[in-house]
Amino acid sequence: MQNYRIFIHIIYIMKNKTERLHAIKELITQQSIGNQDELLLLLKEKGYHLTQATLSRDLKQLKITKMPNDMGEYRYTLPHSMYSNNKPSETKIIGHNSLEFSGQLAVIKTRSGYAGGIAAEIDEHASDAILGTIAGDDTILIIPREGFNREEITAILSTVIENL
Amino acid sequence: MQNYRIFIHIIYIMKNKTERLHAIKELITQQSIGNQDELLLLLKEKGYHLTQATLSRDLKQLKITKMPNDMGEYRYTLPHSMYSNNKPSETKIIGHNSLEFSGQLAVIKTRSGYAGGIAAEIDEHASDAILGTIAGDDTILIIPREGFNREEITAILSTVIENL
DNA sequence: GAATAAAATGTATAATTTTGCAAAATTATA
DNA sequence: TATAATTTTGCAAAATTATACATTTTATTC
Repeated sequence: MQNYRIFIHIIYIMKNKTERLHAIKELITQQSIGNQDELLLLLKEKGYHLTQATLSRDLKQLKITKMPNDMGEYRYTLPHSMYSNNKPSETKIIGHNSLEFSGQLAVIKTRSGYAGGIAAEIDEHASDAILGTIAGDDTILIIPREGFNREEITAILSTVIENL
Repeated sequence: MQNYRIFIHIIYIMKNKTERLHAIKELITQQSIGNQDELLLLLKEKGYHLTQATLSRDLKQLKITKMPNDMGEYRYTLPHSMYSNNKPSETKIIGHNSLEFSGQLAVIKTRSGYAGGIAAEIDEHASDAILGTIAGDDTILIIPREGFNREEITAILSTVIENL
């Protein structure tokens, strides 16, 4: 009887829809999934219990679609795959400066007057990943090159800034 | 008998697959299409005779997918429609300056100190295609207007810069 | 806490899309 | 040309996905 109650509880925790949507996104990006039954199975393994109908509605809400890849197979993919690898942005502190992303762009906030100097350093030491920077007084706009994701950009900028 | 030969000729002209793929793309962008039968009908009106099976294969080749729009309806759309016309970005050299794209934005690197001047020229002579510019010391951020693709922006900027 | 409204889900089924296979059309080659 | 190789297509059926409707769950209001 006790076990039964615990079981119910676990189901309850897992059943949260938002969480499930997250799990779906994650599976879509990590695995190569060709149809909803396949995805359904993976979700079952992760403890989500739902039917194909619900999954169809979830995918609709997430705007996830079945797209042909270059090998002529249909695969589910997130919309605008260009930035799909990117986690939602969090502010990262590097020394006296903060770094945060928005869409394809990154912004660094510095102490007043420092933006120009730091931007120059970035231009000089990170030009393979950074297409260009524009500095105000305490703000630097960073335009990354295409093909670099947030993680990579963060790593490069951290190194540059820490070596000042 | 003569009529018969003409008829054959017309069919031949229309049946070209490449042309049909073009027509499909065009219809997809211009109209709001929710399923293949609908699209099939429009194609028939334009003189293309094919079955739904062939259409399915055409859409696969074009990587056109059925996507939910914001009103919760499924509509066929071109892949990443915003940038779909755009080739991957390469650096282009124009005089002493370089031009490269990242996502919706373009960046021009100039000789040190020239960014402001060149940006002013761009603002003055390319305002139909360029929404705005922001210049640092040697970097100009270009924000193109919507509806212009990279090729067009490149052409316009080249002209402006070469005429300095 | 009961009543009511709103949201989420399952079931069953309809709607839609994809595909194996064979035939037709097109292109390349001897 | 004729023939072989390749590509495209239609047909029919299988596979997949979306949805109407009923039910359950969750949130809200009194």
